[in-house]
Parts: sequence; C-alpha cells; structure tokens
Amino acid sequence: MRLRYAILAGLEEFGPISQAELSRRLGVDRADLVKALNELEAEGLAARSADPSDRRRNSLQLTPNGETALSELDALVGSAQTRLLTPLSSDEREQLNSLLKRLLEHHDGYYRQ
Amino acid sequence: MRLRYAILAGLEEFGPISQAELSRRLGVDRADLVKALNELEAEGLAARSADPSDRRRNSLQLTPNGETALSELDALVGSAQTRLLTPLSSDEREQLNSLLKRLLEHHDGYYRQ
DNA sequence: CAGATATCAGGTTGACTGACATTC
DNA sequence: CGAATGTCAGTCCACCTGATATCT
Repeated sequence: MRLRYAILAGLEEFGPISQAELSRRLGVDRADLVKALNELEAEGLAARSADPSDRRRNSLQLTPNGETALSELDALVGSAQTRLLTPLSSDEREQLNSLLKRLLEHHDGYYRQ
Repeated sequence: MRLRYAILAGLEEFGPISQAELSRRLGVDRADLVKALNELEAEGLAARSADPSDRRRNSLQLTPNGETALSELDALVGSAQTRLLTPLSSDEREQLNSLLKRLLEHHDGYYRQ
C-alpha cells in the first residue's frame, strides 16, 4: 500500500518517466514496480505508453483518476501525520523535520539525487 | 531479523515472561512470536519452560548463548546508530531522541506500559 | 558487442487473520 | 461458562535474486 502511494506520488512529482528511472528515484525494486504498475494500470490510476525516443522504455503517467486517488491518499496521510505530531508544538515539528531531513540528505545525497 | 533482536532484547529486559505477555510488551503478534521462538529455541538462544503457577503458560528465558548473541547484536545496532547519527551534533542527537521519545510516549503510553 | 530496460518466477521476512485445544 | 494461552495454517505486502527477451 505504501508502495502504491509512493508510486502515485512519484508519478505526480516526476511527470512522465520510465520504470527504471522511477525505480531509482523511489529506491523501489524494478520487479516490484512492474507488479504494482500492473495493478495501478488495471485500476486505471496509472498508464504506460510507448516512449518514442527509446523503444525499450515505457513512459509512465498518472491518469485523471490516479490524480484524484493520490489526492485522497494525501489527505489520509496528512491527517495521520497531524495525529502523529499532536504532542509537538509547531516549533518542535520544525525541529524534528529539519533533523530528519539532515539525516536523509547526508545518507541519501539530497534525496538520492 | 529485527523480530529476533526485539525478542532477545525483550527477554533480557523483562526477565522470565510468558509468550502472551512478551507479545503485548513488544507489540508483536502471538503467532509470529511462536515461529521466532521455535527458531531461537532450536538455536539454543532462548528457552521455554513450564510455568508452575499457570499450566497454559510457557516461561521464557534467555540462555547464556542467547545473552552473548544479544550482546553481539547490540554492538551491531550501536555501530549502525552511530553511523546513522553521524551528521548530528551531540546536542542535536539529544533533541532528536527527546522529540521521538515524546511521540512514542504520547501514542504508546510510556512504551506501551 | 556491452549495457539498459521491462518482465517473470520464485524465495524470505514480517504483519495479520482465523481456527483450535488446553487451561484458568 | 467465558477468557486467556500457545499453536497452526494460510494470506498479503514488500524485499531481494536471478533469468530472459528486447532494444540502444
């Protein structure tokens, strides 16, 4: 499920993109991406189309239904995050966010380049 | 693997304890605990003995080999944590620890009572 | 040719559910 | 009796490995 969310969010963020490239950006295995995309495509949330510039590649895109599905998931994630952070003040949330972001950037090289 | 580690650490922390109680303290499913304990017992790292006060219960304990295995895992975890926290100063590590602990305590009630 | 891409088959871990016999 | 305990069977997701056909 978090795979599906990551993929939908990745498609929105990175626009039309190949499977291998999306796999690298998300740090998700290529084989698992294939399975998840089969489902997402069957449900009409994502679409594969041929990349004219490289016939090995699929060009991935969100469908309109995929965008609304992503919005709904974003809302769920947002409310879960709010609940999670309830005990922290606004300043403390900023602190936590900044500390975690520094860990990420250090180990991942700015969100994996 | 992190299940095994949690179990070994839980056994050391909570001393002789039943499976259901350990399952509750660790937030681990009872059925999964059974599988993991079968392995740990076969490897001689944990031991099940009859609880005389309640014949439904197994009394779980670390074996001496289990204690040394736990020490080795503790060392691995410690070094991984050090690597993870590399980019943070000592003060910042304290801050992060305190923020995360507050989230835990709020949602879990002091580490799940 | 070597390398990248998409796909498939399969193995493993951990999360979770439902059922069951035994004991309190 | 109802409730708790340990066990088993089995599903599901995600991680990971290798193999393969196609294309650059």
